[in-house]
Amino acid sequence: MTRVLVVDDEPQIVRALVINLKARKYEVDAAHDGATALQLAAARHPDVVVLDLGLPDMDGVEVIKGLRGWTRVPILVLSARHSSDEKVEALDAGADDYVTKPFGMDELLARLRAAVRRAEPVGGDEADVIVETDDFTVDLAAKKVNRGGKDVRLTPTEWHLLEVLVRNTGRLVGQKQLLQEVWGPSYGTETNYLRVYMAQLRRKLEGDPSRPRHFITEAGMGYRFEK
Amino acid sequence: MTRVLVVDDEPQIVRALVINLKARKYEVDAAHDGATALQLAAARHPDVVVLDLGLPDMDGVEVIKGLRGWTRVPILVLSARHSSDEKVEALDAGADDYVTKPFGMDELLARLRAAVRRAEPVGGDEADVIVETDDFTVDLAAKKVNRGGKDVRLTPTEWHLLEVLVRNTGRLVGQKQLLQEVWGPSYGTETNYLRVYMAQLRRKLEGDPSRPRHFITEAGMGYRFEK
DNA sequence: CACGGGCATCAGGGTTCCGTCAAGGACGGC
DNA sequence: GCCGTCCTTGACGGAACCCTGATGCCCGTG
Repeated sequence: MTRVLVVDDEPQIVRALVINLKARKYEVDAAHDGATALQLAAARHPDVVVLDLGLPDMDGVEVIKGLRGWTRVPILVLSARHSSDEKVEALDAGADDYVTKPFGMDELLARLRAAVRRAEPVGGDEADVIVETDDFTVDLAAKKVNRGGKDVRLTPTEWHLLEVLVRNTGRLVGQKQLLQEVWGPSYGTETNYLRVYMAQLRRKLEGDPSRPRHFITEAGMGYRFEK
Repeated sequence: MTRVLVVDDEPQIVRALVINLKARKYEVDAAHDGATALQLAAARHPDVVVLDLGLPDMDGVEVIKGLRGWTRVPILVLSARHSSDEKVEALDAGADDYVTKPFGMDELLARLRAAVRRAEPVGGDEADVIVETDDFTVDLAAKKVNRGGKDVRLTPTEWHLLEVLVRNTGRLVGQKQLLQEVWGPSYGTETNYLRVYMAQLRRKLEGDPSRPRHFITEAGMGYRFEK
């Protein structure tokens, strides 16, 4: 299911968007200011962001830059300003599209679909989404892990961490990068989180958790996932 | 250089676009009908297409579908029609953006930059830089060293030192430079560090550590890495 | 031939980093 | 409002890592 983050300080607009999006089977989060938006984006990793530029706490362009610091999620800007400069500034800051209020719901939804569509991974390669090891199988598309014929139950954070590691199979992922991708851009030094959750993953997935074969520690640098 | 394909049947619009784009160092091709557009797209592989929907020979949406059959090149639609249905149809056919005439050149160029930007390959660090020698292989992206089919474990300092040397393959790297890049700018005279860690690297990577072939000492000056 | 500078090697000790456990708190479902 | 799940945080023992000093070798110089 596609996850949308709606950011607007006008309740009636948020309501209209939420209703329309939910009716079309989108999963919707909403924020009414920039700080909440950045926080929610980090926590929920939406597939697309609909962002009103006129927010009470900060400039909308700052929100765009804050997002672009760590993610390429499509950003669809909503604004009452028609001025060309505003549009150029927002687009160059990293927005993907710019719609002026008042807008037609049909058009907005079509632009949303376009933004989501082109963010989809390139090939229709189903094969690449499944990663197998001797001990377990990870299905990135279905968000499932299977071990010995049974599905393994992972918490959201555990899954997220696993996902980042698996998407970088064989490559070393630095602890700072892991923290930022899983916990959000404001993290980077809380390495104890990594220790705790890496232990959980090993306990659930490794054949012998005390002698990990797949989740490998590189002391002082980060972790590495090996098939 | 970014290559743009402009498709429009109105000469003055094409001219305005071509002038503005060339002034900004884009490489520009132009077509005045759909058939030519499809042909040029196939022959020239543009990085982005600016497409007017009102063409003399075929429906603009057909051009979009024709392109989408084989390429994900960003398509920026230009149209005099303001109707919502038109926009939705074009976007759902595979267009990336929809601008209504008359349009501001600044805005169009900003949308063009946005379309090109998000089509860029993910992460500039994907370039798997691999350096091979007779004895071992270094993968700078994955931070991995392989020797005789087995991965070699390096400590952070060892890896850092190796990285600096490998990035300067064949060149002499001064001791001061090595110390500053690996240990920080306040170091420069602690050459004993270098001796210790160079010995570690040789022991782990050289075929005959006592007679190094790849990590070569230049007495009094520094070290050099040779393939 | 004696000497000294620069380098290689080795092993010890202090420090940082990691794995593990357990407790407390936030959140949502029933 | 209770209960279970999940996330956060702190503490501690042990392992990995980094620095340091000592020793011996090579080589050019006096």
